Amino acid sequence: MRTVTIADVARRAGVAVSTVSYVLSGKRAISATTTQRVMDSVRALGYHPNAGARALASKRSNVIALVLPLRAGMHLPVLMRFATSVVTTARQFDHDVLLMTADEGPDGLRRVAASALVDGLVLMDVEIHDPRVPLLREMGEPSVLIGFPADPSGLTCVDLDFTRAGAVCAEHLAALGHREIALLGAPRVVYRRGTGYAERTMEGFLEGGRVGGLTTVAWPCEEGFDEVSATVASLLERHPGLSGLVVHNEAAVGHVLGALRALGRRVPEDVSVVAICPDDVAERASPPLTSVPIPADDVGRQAVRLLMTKLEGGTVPDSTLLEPHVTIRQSTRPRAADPAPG
Amino acid sequence: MRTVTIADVARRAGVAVSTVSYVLSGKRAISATTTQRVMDSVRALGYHPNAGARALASKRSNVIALVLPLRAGMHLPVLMRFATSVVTTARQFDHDVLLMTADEGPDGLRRVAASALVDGLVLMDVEIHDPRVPLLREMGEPSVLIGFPADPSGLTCVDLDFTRAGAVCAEHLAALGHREIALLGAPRVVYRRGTGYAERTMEGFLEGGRVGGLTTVAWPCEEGFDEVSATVASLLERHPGLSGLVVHNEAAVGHVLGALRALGRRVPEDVSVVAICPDDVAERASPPLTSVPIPADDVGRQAVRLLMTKLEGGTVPDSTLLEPHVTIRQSTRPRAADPAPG
DNA sequence: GCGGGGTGTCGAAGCGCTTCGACAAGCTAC
DNA sequence: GTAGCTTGTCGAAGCGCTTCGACACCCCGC
Repeated sequence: MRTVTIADVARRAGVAVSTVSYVLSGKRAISATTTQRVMDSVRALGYHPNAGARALASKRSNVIALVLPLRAGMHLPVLMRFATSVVTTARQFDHDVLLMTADEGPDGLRRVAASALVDGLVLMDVEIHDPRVPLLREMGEPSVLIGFPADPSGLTCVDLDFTRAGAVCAEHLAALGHREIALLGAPRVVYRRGTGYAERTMEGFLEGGRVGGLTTVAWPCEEGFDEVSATVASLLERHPGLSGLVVHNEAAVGHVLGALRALGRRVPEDVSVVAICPDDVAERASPPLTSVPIPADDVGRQAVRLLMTKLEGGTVPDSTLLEPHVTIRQSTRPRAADPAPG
Repeated sequence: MRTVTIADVARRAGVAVSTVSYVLSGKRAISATTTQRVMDSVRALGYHPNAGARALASKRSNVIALVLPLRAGMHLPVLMRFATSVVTTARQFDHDVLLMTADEGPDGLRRVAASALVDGLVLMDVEIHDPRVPLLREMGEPSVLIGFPADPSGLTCVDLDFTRAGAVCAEHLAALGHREIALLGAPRVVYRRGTGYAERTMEGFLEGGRVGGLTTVAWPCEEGFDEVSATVASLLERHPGLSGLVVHNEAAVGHVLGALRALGRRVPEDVSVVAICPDDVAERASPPLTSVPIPADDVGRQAVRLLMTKLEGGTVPDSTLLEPHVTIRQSTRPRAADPAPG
């Protein structure tokens, strides 16, 4: 069973090869009757253009690369959601997605670009000082970054507006009447690495609290159960009036709840908890957590759309920030009235 | 900056284009000095073969497809681990990975195969009655399945040996002196769907318990906190002597622990718990769980190796089962002595 | 009735690579 | 010395597609 080529389609339809090509691409006007005959032929033969030949002749592979970092501490489910949303959106633009991991290093990017395997790149989880960024500028390959490097100028970056996310959490707690709130963030190493989103969340949280006239404090938070317990315990000890907690650390969320329970603080009766985390984590916690989810689908979709615009020669904004939203579940409630004095 | 072609490399090295090709592919003997000159030229020019041209001429794209299901209830982190292990292994064989999701349906498989976009397929999370399976047989495209359909004959399938996994859990508990144990499995719908691994785990568990002379019981388990609580409560009520629990349901694991706690049963003092789940889930639970992890890396690696063997014309076994292993953490311990009578 | 401006279609020239057959040169064995 | 191998290299023919320029043909206006 030889594979069907465009010549077979043309022969069967009684037209030239180029005519078939034009029918399929729409790049020249073709009469309705010819179009009809060609399309019938295509369907009858089950024709699919050979990707290699097409790429060779047109200089477009109709494939984009999705570059995953896979550094330690990445949250896999979110990554996966990004990935599927990127694939789905790319297919809507008639593109496929090549999956790359960072362990091939920058050479991998060079390779796929130089070999014309892909038309453009979507890079996930970009850091403040990301080694891929200078390479990207140098290669001049169309690309979109998910996350923000230190200097995004001349690049195209998409992400959740983490500054707003931090602020929105503080605002939610403020609106419920809480006066003293804390942020439990990522492990110290994440801040040291300069991951951007962690810092931005913290800034937004502190600023949001300040604007609302609240007392705020922000601590990093390691991920083991014992560390989390110790952190939570000393936090409550130093801030006895604390009644609102924002947790921006998926791995620690469960332990935080466990620690609070162990310390005799009920959620949400004694302490309201807001998490910045994927929905599945928030939903599986007990009680289910009020949270600001990371809109992985939107981010992925946006990233691909921007890339497609660039591939078609359009211009796009350097930076696209998505607005965060609070999903209210069962871990937050208005602050309990102060116990009557005396 | 025009892209570098094989002709440029040949000119600079003072040889014919075909010679460069043979140096790069190793398909004909080339003298050491010529090889040297060519490789110098390749490096000096930063040459990367054009993927499309290569695919067109050689009829091999050096790309494999990774087909994700994305059905509801899939555990994303494990999927992601499979995916990265597939990518890493594929690169070792000089192949790239095209990421496909099932929402394009079977046509997607047809498309990538017919367009020669990929040389072969790795399909994840195959079900007992998977619609992709007949299509696969029909297309005759080289492929490897992760998971087992009802009739794996003529296909190549890889997976964890779930029957053994269930048995191994029972054996571990038996070795610790437990006499009455239960399996909390997947939600009812998963069994109804005929997912294979769920049934096989259950069978292995029951058989393993039987061989060890234990009293065993296996229940499905829904995933919400309230359902889990109710299930655990009625399980303990009906089986007061129960001291060992196997949980094969990642989403429910946390809730099971919460429910036991709420019922005043300590883990592991009163009840030993073994989970069949990814390591990250087991590690994040409190206490960290003794578990049988799903060796996603191994499975992914095996799948790609098998596919590569097939692509090179080799023959491979229809079925490859990976041996499960118990990772001991803090949720299991020898059964407490029966309280002294009277 | 004829020039001019669409329309619709065709043929052919590549795109950059692999691979086949040919062949020159250097061996070996007698 | 020569027949018969190897070994190393080359030229050319595609692979299946896109795209450019050419060219009929038809309809319009004058």
